[in-house]
Formats: sequence, C-alpha cells, structure tokens
Amino acid sequence: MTFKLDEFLPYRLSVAAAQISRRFASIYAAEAGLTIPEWRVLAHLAQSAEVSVRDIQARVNLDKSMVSRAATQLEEEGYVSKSGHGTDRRLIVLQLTPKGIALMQRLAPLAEQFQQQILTELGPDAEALARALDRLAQKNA
Amino acid sequence: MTFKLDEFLPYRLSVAAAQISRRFASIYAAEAGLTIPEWRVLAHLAQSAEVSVRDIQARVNLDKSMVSRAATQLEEEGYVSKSGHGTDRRLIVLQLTPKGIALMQRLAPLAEQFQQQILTELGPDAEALARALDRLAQKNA
DNA sequence: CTCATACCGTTGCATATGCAACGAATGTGC
DNA sequence: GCACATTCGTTGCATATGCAACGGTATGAG
Repeated sequence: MTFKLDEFLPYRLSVAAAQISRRFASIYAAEAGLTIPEWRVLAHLAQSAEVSVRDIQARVNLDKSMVSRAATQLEEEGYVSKSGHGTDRRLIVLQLTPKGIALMQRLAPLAEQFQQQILTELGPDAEALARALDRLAQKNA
Repeated sequence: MTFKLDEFLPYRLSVAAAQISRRFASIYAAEAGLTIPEWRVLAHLAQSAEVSVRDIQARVNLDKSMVSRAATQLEEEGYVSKSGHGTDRRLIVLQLTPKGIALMQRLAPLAEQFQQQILTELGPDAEALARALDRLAQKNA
C-alpha cells in the first residue's frame, strides 16, 4: 500500500483552507456575529456595489439558497438593502446600507491584518501560492 | 471602500479547496460510494496500519463524531474492522480488511492520476504550493 | 484503596448545507 | 401573439455537520 494521504494535494489543500477559514471566521464572528456566507456576501458587495443574488452565487462558489438566506439575514440586521431591478423584475439588486459600509470599514483592516499574518507565515512562497490559486480558479471556471 | 474579496487569500484558498475537493469527491463517490469523511478515514488507514479514532481525528481535522460515524459505516460495508486495544480498553483499533485494502488499491491510482492532473494545471508553481501548505499546516498544529 | 479527574468513542440534538421544486418573470420559436 | 422553455430568487426538505453530554475506562493523589 503505497498511497500517502499526507502527501496528497487535494487533501492538504482542504485541511489548510478549513483551518484558515476557521481562524478568520472566529474574528468576524466575534466582531460582528457574522457567519461565513454572510461575511462573503457582505465582502463581495463591498467590492461590487450593486449586484444580484446570481452574480454573487457565480463568483463565490456558494449555493444560491445560501446567498439568498445570507442576504435576508443581512437585510434584517440593516447591513444590506434589497431593491427591484429596473428592467428585469426577476432580479434583485443588493447593496450595502450606510451601516453595512461602516461595518466593512471596521472589518477590512482586520481582514488585511489577518492576511498579512498569513503572508508572513508563508514567507517567500506566498507569491507562488497566489499564482497557483489563480490557475486553479481559472481551470474550475 | 478599498477591500477586494477577490484578492483575499483565505477566501481564494477556501474556494479553490472546495472546488478541488468536489471534483475529486465525485470520483470516489462514483467508484465506491464513499463520502468525504469515509474517504479520509480509509485513506488514512491505508498509510497508518492500526490506529484509533483519536489518532485519525488529530491528523485529519475532522470531528471525532464524524470519524466515529465514518468508521462505523466503513465497518458495515466490510472495508474496516474494529477491535479492542490490548491494554487500554477505551481505545478502538481500526484497520483495513482485505476488502478495504483491495478498494484502496483500486482508488490509489485514481487519486494519483487526479493529483497529477492538478499538478499539470499548476505548472511550475506546484512545488511552491506544496511548501506553502506545509508551512500552514505547521502553523496551525 | 478510594475518590476525583481526565480521556475515549458513541450518540442526541440543534444547526448548516445542498438539492430540488416552486411561483414569478423573461426570452424564444413559430 | 402564443405556447414553451429558461432564468431568478425563495422555500421545503433531507442530509451533513459540529457541539455537548454520556457511559465506560484509565490515571493520579492522598
């Protein structure tokens, strides 16, 4: 039996990602009581202004039901507003409220700081990791 | 608002890992009807001979309840045997049955082939990615 | 020896997740 | 203009997941 799980790339990638997600999740959970899907939707809106549920779903690798529920939750908490699209009434336009913008301004530095810490841990291989993730994202598009 | 989710490392790592896991999961699901925890337990036993639930839990970043359920399922399917530990009767010794070994001999080449495909997609950055994952694993130990 | 404490694996339970179906709306072929 | 297929977001539901508590066992202090 020659197979070594410890040397299997998909496995190691999965473990590393889960651990890092968990570490960071504890940060924004403590700071704002957000779940992972909520954080992603919020952060995506911060970079994309006005988007539909479908736009987020496509980019974030999150089921649309999850995006929908996260958006509803964020709306109830006052961070996000939902409005109808002008010409296509199937679409919903999501955007941050002032309160949502304020929250992101509080969270962005924490995210930046966390990322910086990871980059430091990675050292010289950080750049190659970034390129590798780009390649994987493209191949799975 | 300057935060860019697309450039946020934890997020990109998580998306990439989820996509790859999903791709590979479809392979062993089709081949043997295994779930992700089952695959991990099986693969871990393939490299570690006799281990307890706790050993697996510690290495695989999987809740012990999940390991326990996966082990029970694998036992029912005849891939794994459970036996009592000689001196410490709290422990359970898990090991592959001949049927389990045969299954791993069938799956290992598929895993190898899949990994090879990923490495090809990654190109020259594959090595750096491996080193980066090593560093992350150490930091989170 | 005895009691308190810690550990192991299992199980119950509340929550999270993903798939499928649905109503509403739009687009398409004829 | 009209059926028919497709898309959007929501919701129902079955399953997966993670935490906490439990019974059983071992360990350590006194």
